[in-house]
Amino acid sequence: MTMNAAGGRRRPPTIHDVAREAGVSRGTVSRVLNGGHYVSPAAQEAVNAAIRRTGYVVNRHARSLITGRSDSVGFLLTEPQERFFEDPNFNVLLRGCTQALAAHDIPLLLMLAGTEDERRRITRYITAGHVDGVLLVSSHSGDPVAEQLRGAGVPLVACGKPIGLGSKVSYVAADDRDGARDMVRHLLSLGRRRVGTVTGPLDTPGGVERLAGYREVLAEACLEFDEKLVVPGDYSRAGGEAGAERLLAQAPDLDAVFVASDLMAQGVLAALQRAGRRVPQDVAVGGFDDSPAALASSPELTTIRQPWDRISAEMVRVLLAQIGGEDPAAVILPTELVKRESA
Amino acid sequence: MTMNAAGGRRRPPTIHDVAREAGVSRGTVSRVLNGGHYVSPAAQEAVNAAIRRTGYVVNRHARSLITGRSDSVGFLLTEPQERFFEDPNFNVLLRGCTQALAAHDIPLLLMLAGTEDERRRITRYITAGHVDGVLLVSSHSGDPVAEQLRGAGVPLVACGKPIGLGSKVSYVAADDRDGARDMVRHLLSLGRRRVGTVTGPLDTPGGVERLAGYREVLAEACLEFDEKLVVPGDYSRAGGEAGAERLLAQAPDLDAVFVASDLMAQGVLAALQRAGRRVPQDVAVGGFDDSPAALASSPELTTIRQPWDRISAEMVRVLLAQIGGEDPAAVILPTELVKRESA
DNA sequence: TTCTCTACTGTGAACGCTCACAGAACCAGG
DNA sequence: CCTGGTTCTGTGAGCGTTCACAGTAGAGAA
Repeated sequence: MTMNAAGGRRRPPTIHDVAREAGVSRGTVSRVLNGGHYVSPAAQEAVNAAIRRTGYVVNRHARSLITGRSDSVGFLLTEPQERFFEDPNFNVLLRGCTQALAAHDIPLLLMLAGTEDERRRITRYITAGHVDGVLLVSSHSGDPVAEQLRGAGVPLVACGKPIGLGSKVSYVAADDRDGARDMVRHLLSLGRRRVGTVTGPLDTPGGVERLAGYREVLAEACLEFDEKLVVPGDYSRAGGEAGAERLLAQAPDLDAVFVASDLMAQGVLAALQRAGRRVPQDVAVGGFDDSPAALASSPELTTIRQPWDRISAEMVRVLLAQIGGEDPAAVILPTELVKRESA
Repeated sequence: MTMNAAGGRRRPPTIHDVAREAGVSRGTVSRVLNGGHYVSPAAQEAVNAAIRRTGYVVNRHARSLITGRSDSVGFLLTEPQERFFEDPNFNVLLRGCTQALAAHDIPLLLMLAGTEDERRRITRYITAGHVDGVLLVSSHSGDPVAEQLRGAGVPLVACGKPIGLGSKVSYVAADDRDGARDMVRHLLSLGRRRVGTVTGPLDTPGGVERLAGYREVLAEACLEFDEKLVVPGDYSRAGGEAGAERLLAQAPDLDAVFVASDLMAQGVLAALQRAGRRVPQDVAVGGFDDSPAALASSPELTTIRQPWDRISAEMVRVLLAQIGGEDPAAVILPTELVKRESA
């Protein structure tokens, strides 16, 4: 059986071959292929057997030509690239999406649109209908690609809330604000009262939300809000280091720092140690992301885990629903406090 | 101009529309689209103008249906997954391939085949002609997928030399053996004479070659070969730590270690420091890969840089050549010694 | 019986493109 | 004048599917 399939590069069997083999018509085979409604059990069985015998696989190009769908989705990166590929979260996301889609037998097209030129080319490719929908990964706001795709009616799901964009775009995000609240509450529960923060970039939703959570908990605890305890960061290790130095200079009495990313937290740890502060005895440090960096640093970082596996699964689910005609939706997933040594 | 393209989700223009707009026939438009041979300059110009005006983009499904080619290639991972996505080299590779293909306007399909089940499904998908060729990333030997694809006549390029597979498969690899030689020679040039090694997994080509290079240089230097100086590793940090402990136990007089990966080298550094050995004063350590880990560890790792950017570019070049009908080819690229603090 | 309804099946026509072929126009050589 | 070549152009066919429609058969109701 399946001799020709295993053998050389013969012309692959078509639906005609299957129909002949099964003693039915093309139409019946096609119906079996598409859910098997209005097909007698006998025909069903005959067709399945014929498919197995011939090693038939449907020609997606022919199918796409008539249905107008491509049965594939794009995974679009609209950043200067380096950034994401170095981000472990990104990898989890990519892997998760690929797997979730594979479960539906849908291939994922990886698209990089770092430069303006590439963005144009890819927008064209997508709007021409070569993918049924797009998973968009772009941290920064005001992404022109998202707007264009949205305008062209392409089903779209963003990772993280796109700020500055109309509300009509689907997204899946972790509950950054709540995660930040959890962490700051945890720091307060340790008896700390001078809690500083190194924020994320404030043109990203994550940066904004995490800062908001920090402020809320301080207000909740009736602690006076001190501008000196807030310094901006950029999610990089070096940014964390610089931020910590500024904090130490502005507020030498601080006894805890909430850092908006683990990578920055690594920098903060380095700066604190250089300044002779012990962690967590003198200063408690809380990170965000639960990236490998959290385990690699010493002391190991207390941090907030984002549910990346669930995020990817939800992105795919929402996208497929949207392709199926449903309305855009926003999904917010809970985070989790991971206690380790640093706080 | 391009009002309909920018506007709603209208039915996209076809080659007919372009032909009508340009006042020529479908055939002429098609010829322009495919290289413009046997087309008068006047017609050429008219068609190009019409394409611009209508915002026409060729329907690849229709084209693929008749040409039998898909104008896309697969990037296939046949590992238990985690491994690669955590490997920074892998990211560089994926990015490089995507970009090199994008230059040819060829989309990349990312395929994960971790389980036996997925492997079957994906093999089927590929052999059915849904991609024109495959970039294969799989470190371990005897990959059944590679053999099957090769047997089905699918153009294939592996990353790293596939061991145990017939010679008829193309691959692109860094010169592991030569890199190992460079590193060990460097260690000897520092005056070290008891050079140990933590190898990679010996069912991977990299592991085998790097060990071979190590042995060659020792022989070359007329140093007696000591089994106690060789311990197996698995490319993981924990493996490096365990390896270093075994080395210290078996050969406490060692003064240098060649570690087959940077990640393992991190573990080696930790174990050495725990044992009270100073690096590089007491023991010099050389890594392999020049991954971010090399810079993140302290002291910074002296290591061997693999030319990942060139590897990806070559993989794509060889694959496209093979799709174009050329014979399989093997490409070996030189590595580079990067001197830092650890040796 | 006859009529209707349901479950199932087969058949032409698309889908948008490329390919092979036939023909037109032009030039050159006999 | 015809013949033979180039260079260019239009046309029908067909790639492998799905979809709409037109059947057919059998069951149940009138």
